[in-house]
Amino acid sequence: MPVIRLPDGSQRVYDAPVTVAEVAASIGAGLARAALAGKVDGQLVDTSYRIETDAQLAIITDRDAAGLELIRHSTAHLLAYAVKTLFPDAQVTIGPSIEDGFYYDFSYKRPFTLEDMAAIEKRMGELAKKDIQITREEWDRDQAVAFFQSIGEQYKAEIISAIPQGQVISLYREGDFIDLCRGPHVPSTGKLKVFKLMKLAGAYWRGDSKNEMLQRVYGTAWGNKEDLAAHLFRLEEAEKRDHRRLGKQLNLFHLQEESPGMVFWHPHGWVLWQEIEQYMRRKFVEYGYQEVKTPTVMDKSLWEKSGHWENYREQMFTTASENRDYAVKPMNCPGHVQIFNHGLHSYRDLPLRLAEFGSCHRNEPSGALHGLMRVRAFTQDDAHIFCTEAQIQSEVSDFIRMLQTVYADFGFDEVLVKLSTRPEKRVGTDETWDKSETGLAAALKQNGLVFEYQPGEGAFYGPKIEFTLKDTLGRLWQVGTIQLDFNLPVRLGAEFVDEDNTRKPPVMLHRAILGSLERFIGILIEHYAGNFPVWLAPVQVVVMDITDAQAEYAAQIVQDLKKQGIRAVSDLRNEKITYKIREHSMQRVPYLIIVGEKERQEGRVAVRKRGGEDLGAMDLDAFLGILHSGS
RNA sequence: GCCCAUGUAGCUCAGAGGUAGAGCACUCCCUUGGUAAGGGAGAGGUCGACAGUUCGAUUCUGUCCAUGGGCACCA
Repeated sequence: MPVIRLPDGSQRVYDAPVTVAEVAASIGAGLARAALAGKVDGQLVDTSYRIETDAQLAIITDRDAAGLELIRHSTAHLLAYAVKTLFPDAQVTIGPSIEDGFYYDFSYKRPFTLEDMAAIEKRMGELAKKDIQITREEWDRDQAVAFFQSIGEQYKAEIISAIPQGQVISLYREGDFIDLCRGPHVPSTGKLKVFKLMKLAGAYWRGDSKNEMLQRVYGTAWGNKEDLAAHLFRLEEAEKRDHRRLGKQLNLFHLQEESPGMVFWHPHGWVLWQEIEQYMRRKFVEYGYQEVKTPTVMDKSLWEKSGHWENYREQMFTTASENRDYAVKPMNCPGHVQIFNHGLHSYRDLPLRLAEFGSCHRNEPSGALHGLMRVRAFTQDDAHIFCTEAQIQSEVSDFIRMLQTVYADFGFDEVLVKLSTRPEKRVGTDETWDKSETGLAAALKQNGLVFEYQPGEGAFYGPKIEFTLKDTLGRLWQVGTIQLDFNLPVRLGAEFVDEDNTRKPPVMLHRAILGSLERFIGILIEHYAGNFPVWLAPVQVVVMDITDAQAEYAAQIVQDLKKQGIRAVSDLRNEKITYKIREHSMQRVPYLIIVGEKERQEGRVAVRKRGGEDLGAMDLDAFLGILHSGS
């Protein structure tokens, strides 16, 4: 006599065990149709699941996040089903749901083509229309292994073999397709109505580059057509603000074949860069850093000492001269230690904060390069703080304050924080690790930051905090970091004289706020969709005349604005005003000034704000007031 | 690095085994026009690079390079 409690608090009594589907049907025909799964005492189950005892039950439909995920997961299976009907000798592997969709990895004798993909999608539609029942079966592990081996599904057999012997495993059957799966799944293929295959890609079996490369088919799936359309629209919008596209349109930078992964900054892009760099330079001063500059090329032996040669030799650019081997610096820290080592330091000198807009080169694998986001030559807002263990917490705390003001000034209001703690393989004593991990956590709490622990994810030389920004599209970008290092100062012989007159290695904090400036600018371009705030805009004001009669006046306005430090240019071309406005609007210039005969005679300017808002005519001082108010 | 796709004018893109095309941008001329494209003319290309097949290759084949989407990697 199970008593079923529903989410609205109501109870239903059944005189025999019931399935989730039966409960849904007893509530209403509409719900029975919509039911995709059930949540029984917090656990997701198929609609065929039989409830034997009193339980809390929620019927899952496509309106629940869990329901949507279920649809995606089941659509992945539908994909595999379709592939098996079209290509019987393709082998299936795994097919999970992912954000916005799903994928399935196959092994097949030849690559799938775009035509294959279209055929697969069509077949999926046909199979969905047939509304084929999806049923769950429980098998003995060994029998399942034998079964999958017998039908030539080596990968499935391998997956099941990894499950402990004796354990019952579940298989899902739809038509003559049967697949290993934990489930749950939607009750029939007819529940899968809105999906679209998106792309073909390669993916290593079990994510290991030593293994065979499988063929991954990506798809998206939704509860209704509107949601799919909205998703596709979002993808288009994201594409419109792609930094590579905007970089071209706004003439900010370019990349070319001869120097893959290295950026040619154009004048407008370089203005953006300089504004950011100068801003960070002011922050460095404000927070007690001293700026330095270290060589790009240093003897290989230094990199051997630091340990980089051993670990990253393949990804370092090298050069040679007169029988000496050099490496192009992939990081700034060894250089900063050289500066620290130059002269003997007292504990009174600590903390010593050395900052550098360090230009680094890393020979990234060709397949990793991606616009400004992953490059081979980049510049970091890098700094290293040499301090004592006792100073860690306050240094980290100061750093966090600095970082928060920077992110806010760049228009990011959401920052996610993760604290990575000691890994298995590490240097330093447990006592030191205890101290540094609690120091980092305390500094985070001190600044009111909520954070997540990532146990075991710290570097071998020390724990670290990672800061991730969320942009206007909700995408996440890990940018800032602060890492404790007990290793490098020892390796490179850094020491200070402590109060008790003994020599000790300092603790080194590696920290960056923006990370790679190239990448950060890429993020900014996408975050703002090219509509930079006035302080960053490469051109802040364009002054245009209506006819030649105002050319001199317009030129004078530009001169006056430039004197005030405003990045202003004139557009005196013999074109209609609408034409000029359109062109500069597309260049996302924050303010357009239009001067006609009326403005010239009154000594005023007509101001049009980015977006089309007409601010009317005013005198130049009033306009400067608007500019400086920072809007 | 691996898989797949792509590479044609400054940009966005058509095109076909027989010496290459559009729109925008550019130059010149006309137009002096009040808040997102006025009109006309002109110039512009070793069709990513190198081999091969062919009477003939930008087109077909191969190799390489780069880019894009993934995977792996990211001190």
